[in-house]
Amino acid sequence: MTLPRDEIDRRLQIFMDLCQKNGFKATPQRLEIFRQVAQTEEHPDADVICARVRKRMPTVSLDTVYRTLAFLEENGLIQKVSRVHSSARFDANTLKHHHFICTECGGIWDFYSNDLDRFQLPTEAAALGAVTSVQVELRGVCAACRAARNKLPGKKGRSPENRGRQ
Amino acid sequence: MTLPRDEIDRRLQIFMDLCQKNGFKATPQRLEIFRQVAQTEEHPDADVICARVRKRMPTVSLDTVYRTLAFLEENGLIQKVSRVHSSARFDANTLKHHHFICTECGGIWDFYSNDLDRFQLPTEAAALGAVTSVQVELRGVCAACRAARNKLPGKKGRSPENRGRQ
DNA sequence: GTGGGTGCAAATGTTTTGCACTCGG
DNA sequence: CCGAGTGCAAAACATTTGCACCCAC
Repeated sequence: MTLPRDEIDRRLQIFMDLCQKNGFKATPQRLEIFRQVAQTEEHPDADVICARVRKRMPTVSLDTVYRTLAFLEENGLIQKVSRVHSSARFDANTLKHHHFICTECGGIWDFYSNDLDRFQLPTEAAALGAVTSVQVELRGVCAACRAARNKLPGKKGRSPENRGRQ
Repeated sequence: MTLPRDEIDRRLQIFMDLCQKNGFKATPQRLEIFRQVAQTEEHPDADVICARVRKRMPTVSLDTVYRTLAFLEENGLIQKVSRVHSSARFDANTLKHHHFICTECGGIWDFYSNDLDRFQLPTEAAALGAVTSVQVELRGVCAACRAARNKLPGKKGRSPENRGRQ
């Protein structure tokens, strides 16, 4: 369940470097929260992380965990799994298809690929369990947002929250 | 923005068939809610769907929308995009990797595939925007849950909420 | 009349925010 | 001091639930 020591150390080193280079404080809370995420392959949620951190630092508050996770994500040390938007988005396309998700405006587009649908999964993946669906998620900046960026440097595209409303 | 008429009709027909075959009621609310999801490629959220439905049926409540979406999802007519769990899960693995998600226990496993990482995206997808990440999500039932299913038929695996806790 | 479906309001669970405090430079 | 980071409590959301009502069979 726990990763090899040297991999954990490698990750912690990246964290320390990040803080040093950017003048962020490597506080005990941040360090412990990152350690908890970095040392497991379980993909825990904020609540679980908080519980584990509290074993060593009982006074840490859940919102510090949230703030630290956001901080770590902004700086590319961790990623949220399978969660792009605050609210669930629905799709009535029952054909086999995949998604392009714009990280700027939150828009979602379908695309198709016979090659992907035919793709032979690595044995490693197939061994994990009985796969019922294979879905590719591309993240990036959509054409419209890229155009908007170039026109109005500094300005951002429509927010995810507004995309597709009304 | 709106799909071709015959595709919408095809989807609505599937909805009607489902209701007829299973004795579900194709109430005006359900029909209108499904129509709103079925006629767009925008992947709206519950709130947006509710707003659109209310243009024609102002008395429909948000929770009916939620219940109907859950009903449609259970019956395979629609899918949630990019949202597996109630809470966000975090991942400190910064190597290029993909996820296997167990729909039974909520567990998430990483796997790697050089072939996938090298995969040439279809031009259709590449045209949507500047892709910064390609991530494959497999859904299925993990080995442990499958074993548990066989041992205790009727019983389910650990719930997503408990997986990875403590 | 019975039960599935609905609407309302209240509850729940997750995440965010406002504000006062603290601690190291 | 000063400001980044923290803890607490309250707020803000998204989603779910309890309950009464209603309508079609």
